[in-house]
Amino acid sequence: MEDIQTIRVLAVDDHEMTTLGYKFILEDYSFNGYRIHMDTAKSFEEAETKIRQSVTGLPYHIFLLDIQLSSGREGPVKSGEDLGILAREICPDARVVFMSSFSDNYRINSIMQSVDPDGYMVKTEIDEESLRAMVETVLHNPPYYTQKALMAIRKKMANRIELDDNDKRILYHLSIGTKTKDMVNHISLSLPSIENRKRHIKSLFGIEKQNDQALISEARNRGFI
Amino acid sequence: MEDIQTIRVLAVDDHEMTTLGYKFILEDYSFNGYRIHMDTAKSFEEAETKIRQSVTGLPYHIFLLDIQLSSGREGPVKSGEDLGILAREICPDARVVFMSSFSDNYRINSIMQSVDPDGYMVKTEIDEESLRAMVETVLHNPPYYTQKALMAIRKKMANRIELDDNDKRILYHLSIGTKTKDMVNHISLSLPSIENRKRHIKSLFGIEKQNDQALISEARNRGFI
DNA sequence: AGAAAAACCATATAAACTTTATGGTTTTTC
DNA sequence: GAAAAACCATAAAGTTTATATGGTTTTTCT
Repeated sequence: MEDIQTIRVLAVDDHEMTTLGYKFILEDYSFNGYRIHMDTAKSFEEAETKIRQSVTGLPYHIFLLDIQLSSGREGPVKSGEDLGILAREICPDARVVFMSSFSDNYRINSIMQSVDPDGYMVKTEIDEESLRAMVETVLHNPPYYTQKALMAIRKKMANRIELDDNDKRILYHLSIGTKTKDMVNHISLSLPSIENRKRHIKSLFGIEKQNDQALISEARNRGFI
Repeated sequence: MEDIQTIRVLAVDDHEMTTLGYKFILEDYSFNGYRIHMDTAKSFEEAETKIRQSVTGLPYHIFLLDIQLSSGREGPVKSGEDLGILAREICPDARVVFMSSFSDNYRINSIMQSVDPDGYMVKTEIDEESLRAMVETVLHNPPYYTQKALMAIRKKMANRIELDDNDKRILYHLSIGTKTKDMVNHISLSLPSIENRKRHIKSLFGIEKQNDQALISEARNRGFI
């Protein structure tokens, strides 16, 4: 980010108060060598429009994206994650930062893979100081993760067990209460295979001969769900 | 870490100046509610002795470990990584922090899996302020990673390709210049298998029909080495 | 430039692992 | 305590991975 005078930020959150908070804090602060101009959007569609317009107009340097966006219209529900993917496509040079209420492993892992954001802030950890530190870091030396995000990331990194997509799907369905016998409708494996894999994962987790409750809690412990 | 008055730290580095630096900075600073007492060790053996003695005496709360330790005697070369594993075994409640010259992905990934340290500092990024911040964070809200460590971690997290241990070993040996035909001495696979795996990894990386140089650089890009 | 080494490729066979079908036992659930 | 679901075991089929072998291409060194 060369010697730009004004850093243009687009903050997207369906709670207007939130983006307003960001705006007041960041526009008022005098950063070293630049100042912030903040735009806001309240929905996926509004944000998409502004992002697309920015290509021919003034470009954004930073996107602050909430993950939960109320779906403005019918059709497939679009999340902040999709918005992040879109932003990466359209403005590959801009920084993408997630501002999320979630600090669960599954969400963070998924976003780290699909978007690889330059920052991830858990909302309960956001204050004036961390907001400013995030902007500085993200511009000059990304990434910036708040502590709770770091804890999820650490859990994932410390994990030496590798599960393939089918294993992860099984764990996910277990966690949302899908019955094993019904998983054949969601996963292209036979029932004995699924049973086998569950047994295998349990042994990887060191909880042989225990029930599914133990499997779920261990998977959660290890950051898979 | 309840209401302890003195936090006992053991710093291990074969450069005495380094541990002395830590000692002066941390013992002089007045933390909120505690002060630091620093012990130092210059070799694996000396550190091991002090760790084992601490069990029956005054326990350590934090270990600051260099990864490169000159091997004091013959026998298998022990690294700071081994020391970390040992510390975890003997003092499971203590914090383990690596102070490393390395910021390469392979080293960091390996340590994140084998020790899962509460902190990782790249030496070029250590100064008085970061040292103090590390102590505070590691005691109250681990983990603490410096920016370069974070960058390696981010790369790894963003990666969706999963390689098994043999694949990683092949990449590692490639990176240190081991000839493919000699890898059979380090990896329990036949030569054709190794060739096959290399081809397979290249296709995963999207660099089919290219040479080993391309493979190494792509593996480095993706955070495997 | 040319010989030697290493890398690379292709094929066939062997070995290891996964999936599946089937039929049974144990545990949960209501 | 009956029904449902989970769990287990075995054998056969299918798939993947490893290996042996022998060849071609590329790199390296002089």
